[in-house]
Amino acid sequence: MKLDFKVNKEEKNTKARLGEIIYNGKVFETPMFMPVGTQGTIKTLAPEEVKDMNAGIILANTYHLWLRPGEDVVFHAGGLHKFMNYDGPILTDSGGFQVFSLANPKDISEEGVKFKNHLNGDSLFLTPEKSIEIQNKLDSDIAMSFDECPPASASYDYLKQSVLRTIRWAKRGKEAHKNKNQMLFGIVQGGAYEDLRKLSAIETIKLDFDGYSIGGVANDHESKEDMYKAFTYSTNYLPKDKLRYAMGIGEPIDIIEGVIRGIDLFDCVSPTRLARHGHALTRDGKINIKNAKYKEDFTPISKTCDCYACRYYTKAYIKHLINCDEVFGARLLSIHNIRFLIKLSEQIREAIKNDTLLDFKDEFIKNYYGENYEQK
RNA sequence: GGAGGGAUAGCGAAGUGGUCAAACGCGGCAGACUGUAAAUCUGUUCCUUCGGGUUCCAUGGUUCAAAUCCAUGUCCCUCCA
Repeated sequence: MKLDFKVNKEEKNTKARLGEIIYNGKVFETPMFMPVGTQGTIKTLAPEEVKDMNAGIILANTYHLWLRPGEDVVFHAGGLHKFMNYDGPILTDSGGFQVFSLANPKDISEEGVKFKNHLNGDSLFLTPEKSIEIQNKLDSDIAMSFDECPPASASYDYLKQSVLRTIRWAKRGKEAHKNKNQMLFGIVQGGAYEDLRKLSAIETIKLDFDGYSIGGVANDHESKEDMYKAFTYSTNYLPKDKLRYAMGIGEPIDIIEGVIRGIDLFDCVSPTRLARHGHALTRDGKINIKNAKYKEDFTPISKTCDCYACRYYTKAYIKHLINCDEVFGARLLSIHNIRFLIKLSEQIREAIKNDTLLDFKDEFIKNYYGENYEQK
């Protein structure tokens, strides 16, 4: 195993943990936000730029790399690190999320999931074994079990069957897992139901994974209340000495609430997608750089931000780039937004050290959402 | 001098008697986005006190009814001399 993890401190007033991941002699502190690079690249950014933002783990996706360029190409390249020139830790998602975004319930069977190739309509079949086999070849540092990620609107009965099947899939994937350098995480599902989350957690833990993910959150229009329940009901049963990862979570407040409930890792496409769509995250809330009011705003996105975009460029300039569909605009906003979430992680860790996480949360909410935010 | 074609909302461009305040695209204004089918998608874009009012180069006409038909004028384009 190339990657090691230990918890160094628990916050006094919450379940938040301060931990560290040791990887190739380097230490990466948790809680941590992990930028997403689905197709082996964090859209518009070079790996060096990502590292400059103090990023730790980054993500890539099994499904996408399976289709293009194919896991064998990556394997022959010497693994994903060499292929994409990123020497920090890499986590691969299993394709489980694509069960949610690309497949219908009727495409899901005990054996695996039938997908329609989103590029050309081909029929594809992904199984727990296949997902793990691909991830073994990609040679990421953390692989995910292949799970079903059901919609938030799924019924209790459906969720229960789905949880049980995801556990059976986890077992099959564990047995298929051959890469000794690679961690394998199990995934806890069960919607916002405490008994299902508990069942899912306990049965998945029995399989003894290297870490545990919380899946099925932030799907559809799930309420924040349900999301936070899912966090609590999952972490309540997870072992304290293993990494805990909330899959797909990236709204600043959701990261904070997740950390409070004992989660260590978060990932989300939102900083880069929002960037490409012209939005910037700031301490005072999300701004739309395309808005007319920024036309002659010659100040940086944030005066307190230390990112490359804020050091050298103004809102007016970035607005101009976005308005002209120039990729440099998307790059600058991506750099800013990722740095914002990484810096948020740094601030969260500082607050855990000082046992002031709840104060930090209140202060953050006041700045980001204003005084009228309804706390969950 | 002669022959033809054209003028439609910020721009481009459909529409050639009623269902037209007028398709569509661009531009503008705003919104959405949480393990990336997303550099995408949605709404809106004459004025309005939301009852209505005023439009399709201008003026006059035909008609119950005109962006659409007729006359004249203005401007633009192409070709011939």
